[in-house]
Amino acid sequence: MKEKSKTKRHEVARLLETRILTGQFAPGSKLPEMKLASALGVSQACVREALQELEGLGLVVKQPNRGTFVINLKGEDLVYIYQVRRELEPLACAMAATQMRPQRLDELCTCLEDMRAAVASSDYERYVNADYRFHSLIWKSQRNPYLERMLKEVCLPLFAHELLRRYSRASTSFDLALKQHERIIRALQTRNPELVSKVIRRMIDRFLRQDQAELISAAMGKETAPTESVESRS
Amino acid sequence: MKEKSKTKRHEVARLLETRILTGQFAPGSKLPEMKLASALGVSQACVREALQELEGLGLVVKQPNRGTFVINLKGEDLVYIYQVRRELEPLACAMAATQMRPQRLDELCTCLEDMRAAVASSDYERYVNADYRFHSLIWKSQRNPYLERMLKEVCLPLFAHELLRRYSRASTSFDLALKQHERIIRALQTRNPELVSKVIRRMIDRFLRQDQAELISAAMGKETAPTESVESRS
DNA sequence: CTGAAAAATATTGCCAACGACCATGCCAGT
DNA sequence: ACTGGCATGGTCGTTGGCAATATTTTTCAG
Repeated sequence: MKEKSKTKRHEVARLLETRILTGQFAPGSKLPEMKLASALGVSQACVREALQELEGLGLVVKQPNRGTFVINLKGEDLVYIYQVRRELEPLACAMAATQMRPQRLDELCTCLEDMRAAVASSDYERYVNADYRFHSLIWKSQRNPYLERMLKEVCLPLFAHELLRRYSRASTSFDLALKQHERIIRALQTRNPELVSKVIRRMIDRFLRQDQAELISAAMGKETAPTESVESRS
Repeated sequence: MKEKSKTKRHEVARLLETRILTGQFAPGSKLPEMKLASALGVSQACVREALQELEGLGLVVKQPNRGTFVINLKGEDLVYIYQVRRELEPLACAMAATQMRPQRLDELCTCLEDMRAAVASSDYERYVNADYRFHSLIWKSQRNPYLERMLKEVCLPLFAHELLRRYSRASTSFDLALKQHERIIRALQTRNPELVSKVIRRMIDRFLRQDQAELISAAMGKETAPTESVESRS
C-alpha cells in the first residue's frame, strides 16, 4: 500500500470509491452527506467535496437539492461506454506494448494470480479489485496521462456495475475472463502493438455482446425492472 | 441564452470557465479562492467547489496546500491530447452525421458566421467562443453522453490554450481554420459517416502538425521558456 | 557579506453551526 | 379521489474560526 493520503478529501474519496467498487454501496443507493460524515468522523463539507470528486470519476451522480446516488448503469449506458472504451483501450494497450517495463508485466501476472485465487475462493470483492488493478496498470504503463484519465473515467462505472451482475452468475464467465486476461498478457509480451490492439478490441466486443445478453435475460426475468432507490448494505 | 443556473457552484464555475477560455485568466496564473470569493460576492467554499468542477473539466490543476492554477499546456501535452482527440472526435462526428437534426446544422452555420465576423473584426474572444460552440454542438448531436464528456474534457484545455498562441499570429491561420470548419459542415451535410470521419481526422492531424511547428518556432524565439507563474490580466 | 536557520505571512484545508431553499410525504379540506 | 397547505429531511450556501502547510522575510552565525 504505497497510497499517500495527500488530503483528507482525497482520503474519503478513495474510501468511498472502494466501497462502491466492492458493492458495499449498491448501484442506485443514496449517499447522504451527513450520515457519511458522522460515520467517518469528518465534516460535511469534506464529504461533499469527496462526492464531487467521485462524480468526476463517474462513480456517482449528483442531483441538485436532492442528493448524490451511486451510478446505476442502464443497458444503453453499457453500449455507450463500450463504444468509447473500444476506441481508447486498444490504443492504450498498443502503446503500453512498446513502452511497458518488464517489471510491470510481472505485476500484471501477479494481478492475474490474484484474480485466479479470488475466483477459486469465490471472493468477488478481491476479484474486482484485482481486475481493476490489472487494467489500471496497463492504463498507467502508456505515458499519455490524458488517455489514462479518459479510460479511468469511462471504465470505472463498469467496475462498479459488473460485480452485482456476476454475483448471481455461474463461475463459467469468470473462467472466460481469466482466459481473456491471460491472452492480454501474452499479447503484451510480444510487444507487437497491432496484435495487442486486435486482441483487446476483440475482447471488448465479446464482453459487450455478453453483457447485453446478460441484461436482456435479466430484464426478461423480472418484467418491470424495479431497480430504484436500492438501499446500501453495510 | 437558455442557460439555467441550477446551483451557485455551477454558476461560478461557468463564469470562471469563460474567463479562462477567453484568456482573462492566463494559462499558469494562480486562482486564489478568497480573492475570487470576495470579487464575485460568494463564499470561499462555493469557489472551492467551482474550482474543483473546473479541475474535472481539465481547465485548472489543484496542487494540495499550494493553490489552483489555470492549465498551462506544454508541447508534449498537445501531442497527448491530440492523440486522444484523434480517436474520439472522428467517431463522434461520424455518429453526428447520421443523427444530427437539420436545425442543428443551421446552428453550426450560425457559429461559422460568428467565427467569420470575429476574424474580420479581430475579436479573438468572440472567435474562441464561436469555435467552442461549434464543436460543442457536434459533440452534443451524437447521443453518447460519455463520448461527449470525454471530448469536452480532452478538448477544453486546447481552447484555453489556443487563444494566447493565436494572439501573436497572423490571421492566415484563422482563414485556414475557417476553411476547415466549412469542410466539416459540408461533410456533415452529406450524412456520410465515413466521409465525415476522414475529414475530421485529417483536420486534426493537420492542426497537430501546425501546432507543433508553432511551438517549436516559439521555443526557438525565447530560448529558456520562462512560462511560469504568469499573472492574470483582468 | 553570505548562507542557513527561524520567524512571519499567506493560503489552503478542515471544521462547526446556522439559515435558506428544495423536494418529498402526510394530511386535512373540498 | 384529488388538491392545496404543512411539516420534515436533506442539501446548498454562508459565516467564522482554527490547523496545516508553503512561501517569503528576517535574523543570526560564520
